[in-house]
Amino acid sequence: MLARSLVVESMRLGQFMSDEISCALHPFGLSIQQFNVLRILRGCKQKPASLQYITSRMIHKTSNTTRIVDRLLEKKLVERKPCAENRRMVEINITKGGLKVLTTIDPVIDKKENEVASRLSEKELATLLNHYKKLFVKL
Amino acid sequence: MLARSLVVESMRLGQFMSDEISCALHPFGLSIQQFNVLRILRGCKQKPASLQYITSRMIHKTSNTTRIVDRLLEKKLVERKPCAENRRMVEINITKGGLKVLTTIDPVIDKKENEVASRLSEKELATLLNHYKKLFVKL
DNA sequence: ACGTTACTTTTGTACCTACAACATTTGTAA
DNA sequence: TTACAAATGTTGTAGGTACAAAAGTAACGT
Repeated sequence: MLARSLVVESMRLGQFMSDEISCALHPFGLSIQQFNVLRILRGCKQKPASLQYITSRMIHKTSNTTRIVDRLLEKKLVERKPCAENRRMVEINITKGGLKVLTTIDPVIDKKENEVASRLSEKELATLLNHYKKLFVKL
Repeated sequence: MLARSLVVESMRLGQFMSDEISCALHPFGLSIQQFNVLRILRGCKQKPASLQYITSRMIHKTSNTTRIVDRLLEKKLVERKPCAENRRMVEINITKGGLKVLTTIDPVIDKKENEVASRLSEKELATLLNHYKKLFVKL
């Protein structure tokens, strides 16, 4: 039955991709989620990010960003300080150390991504991503 | 960059599928992994399964099947007993209660699966699954 | 029989996900 | 102003994932 295969194989593929990236990240002592948060923060170009903003950009929307940031704090890869204008919020910035770590990791991840993607042609890739888009429609 | 999109969107899609199924399962108090184990056991048709066999058929290979089975035991949906021929092994069976629960859930999951799959044509589905197969090749 | 190696499951730990409850602060409307 | 609702983060808990180590059992060569 194709419908079941679609669901099961999509989950399997997602898991496969996670495993590939997690494995590449392992030597650096970062989880895939921690890495993701660091990359989001780098994308902010100096401007501090709120927890809310970070969460909105993560793959697992219900993940607990507070605690992921806690672990990055321990490693001194990010800084957290209360926001002056709105005291409910916190401002989170990537540190110089965090940027340095990302610079080291970038080529490793790029390589891994390209390696996986090279199993499909450009055209197949485009078709696949297009199919994904159709599947993502919320009920 | 297409390679990165492939990786990220595949993870997102896998998450999306998991969420859809988890959500459908929620009213029955089962996690997606617990449900998965129950279905694997049903597929065994009376013949008891070892933990090893169950693990080999799960999506998350490194998941801890012992503890997932523990939770199904608490709900009396499976039975566990030592294996006489090989005392390292345990034999796990689905109970009548477990089968009954599955019968109740089946149509709900089928419906959800078909609903998602209906967003693609038969042909698109076949193409997609074919692309998956190419991506899964281990390095 | 003995020691070694492999097999099978269990246990331990750190981290993550999912969901809910809570605290604090801000906005708003009577 | 006062009360109530919304926004933002933090904390708590159950269950899972990933990895490693331990424990018991079996198989095998000598």
